[in-house]
Amino acid sequence: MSSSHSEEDPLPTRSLRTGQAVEHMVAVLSEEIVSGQWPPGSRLPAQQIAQRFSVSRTPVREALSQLCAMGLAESRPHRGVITAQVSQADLLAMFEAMAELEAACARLSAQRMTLAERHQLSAMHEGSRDLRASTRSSEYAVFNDAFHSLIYQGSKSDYLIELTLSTRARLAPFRHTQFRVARRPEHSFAEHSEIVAAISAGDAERAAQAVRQHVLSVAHVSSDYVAARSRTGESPCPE
Amino acid sequence: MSSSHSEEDPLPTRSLRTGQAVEHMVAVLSEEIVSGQWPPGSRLPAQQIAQRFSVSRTPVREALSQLCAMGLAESRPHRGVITAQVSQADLLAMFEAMAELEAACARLSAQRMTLAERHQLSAMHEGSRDLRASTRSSEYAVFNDAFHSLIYQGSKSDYLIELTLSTRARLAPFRHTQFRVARRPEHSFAEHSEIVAAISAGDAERAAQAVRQHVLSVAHVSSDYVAARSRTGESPCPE
DNA sequence: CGCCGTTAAATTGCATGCACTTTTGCGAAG
DNA sequence: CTTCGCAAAAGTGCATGCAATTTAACGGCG
Repeated sequence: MSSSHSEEDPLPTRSLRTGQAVEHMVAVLSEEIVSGQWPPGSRLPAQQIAQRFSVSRTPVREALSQLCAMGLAESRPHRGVITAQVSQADLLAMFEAMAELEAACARLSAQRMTLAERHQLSAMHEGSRDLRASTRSSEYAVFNDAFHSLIYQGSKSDYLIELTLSTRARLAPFRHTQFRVARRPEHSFAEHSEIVAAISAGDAERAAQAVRQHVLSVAHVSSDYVAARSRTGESPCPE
Repeated sequence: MSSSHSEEDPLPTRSLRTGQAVEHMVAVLSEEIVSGQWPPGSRLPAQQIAQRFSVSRTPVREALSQLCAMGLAESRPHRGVITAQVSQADLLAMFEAMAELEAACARLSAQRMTLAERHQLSAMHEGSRDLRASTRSSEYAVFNDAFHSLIYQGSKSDYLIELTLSTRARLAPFRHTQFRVARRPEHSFAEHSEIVAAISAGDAERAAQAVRQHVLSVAHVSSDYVAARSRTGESPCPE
């Protein structure tokens, strides 16, 4: 669901391929909201959206509802749905929460990971040495996701994992640029080393602290990037 | 739907007070699921539910969707919606996550609360001395919610607060019995004292640790209670 | 007796049409 | 000029009807 969300439909999609209309609208609209094409606080007229996607109001209603659940929009009582602006402060707050969630996972992982899991984590980290200087930042991003996921799983706490994954998903639009920042993979690798060491040693508090710092450093990189992007007022291809 | 379906609707309560059908169904169904009247894993037939509440499938669909979002049901691809069983292990995992969330709030609160907020927290705690031995457990429950909420707010991290509140809401059905356990308020008060002391002192790690322990002790009380209740197999009146 | 294709049933997603509620624009009364 | 009230407009919730997809049941074939 990442990069190429190619829509080969020049006109309003006649996607009668039942079962994807809502999903499609959510994908398109969320991308547009995140990228700033809908000014924050602007209305999302259900009628027009229905026409644009050539669907009826029922699926639009569902899509808008999901956007609200995702925090990208909000619905006033009887005044329609408007786009919710994600200020830099909001973004930082979300990363902050993410840092705490991942720290909690790391804390529990340090206590609960099996020996095999610790070895796997360590091996995966070592295996990423090569990618540090890779020109293809997406490669490191893929590894990075897997690495963090391993820590989530190690916590053995399903609900915590669920919360962490959903928060990560919610932050995804703002994160996918972080590795384009110069030398970010190197820094990331160094921080991962400390995390692996702490978890391997079973030092819960140290692991938590290391992860917290790591995520917060990502936060600063990303939020600065987003802030800069919004300052330049980019609005590339409307569709 | 077969032919023998009365299309007259004078009998069902004229609850056409638009705007509460979904909410009502969610409330009733969630209560029934939590109380075990729907055996875990049993199907929730949309059709029958629609008839039972005298509504069409559209709002039922919405209600079931919300139940899934609440974790009380799950939807298999094309095999209908079934009630999700919340095992004692699941419950413990949720409390565990709650403990980490609240600990994170406490950590941040210890660092960020204003002096006024610390005093308010302390005052509220002191004010609860009397309620310790109150025979009306609901009174202590109300105070307890307010006390914990104050700590959430002190974190100044909106998204973290949001996560914490929604998790608390999700646990509510299992928590509302905790203060019926003998001498629970006394223990709670003692634990609160440590929390207040740590936050007042600005000792983040100590505050986090104190809250973590406090929530986990609630977890054990509640999950034991639920486990005991499910063993006795209560399933009073089907309707 | 087991395997496979066919058909019936259930589920889902969506379109469309109302009925009701709340906002809001606008003109009249104070 | 402000305030009140009224009526049009917008928003919302729900009913009902299809069409498409999938699962599950059933009977023939190997």
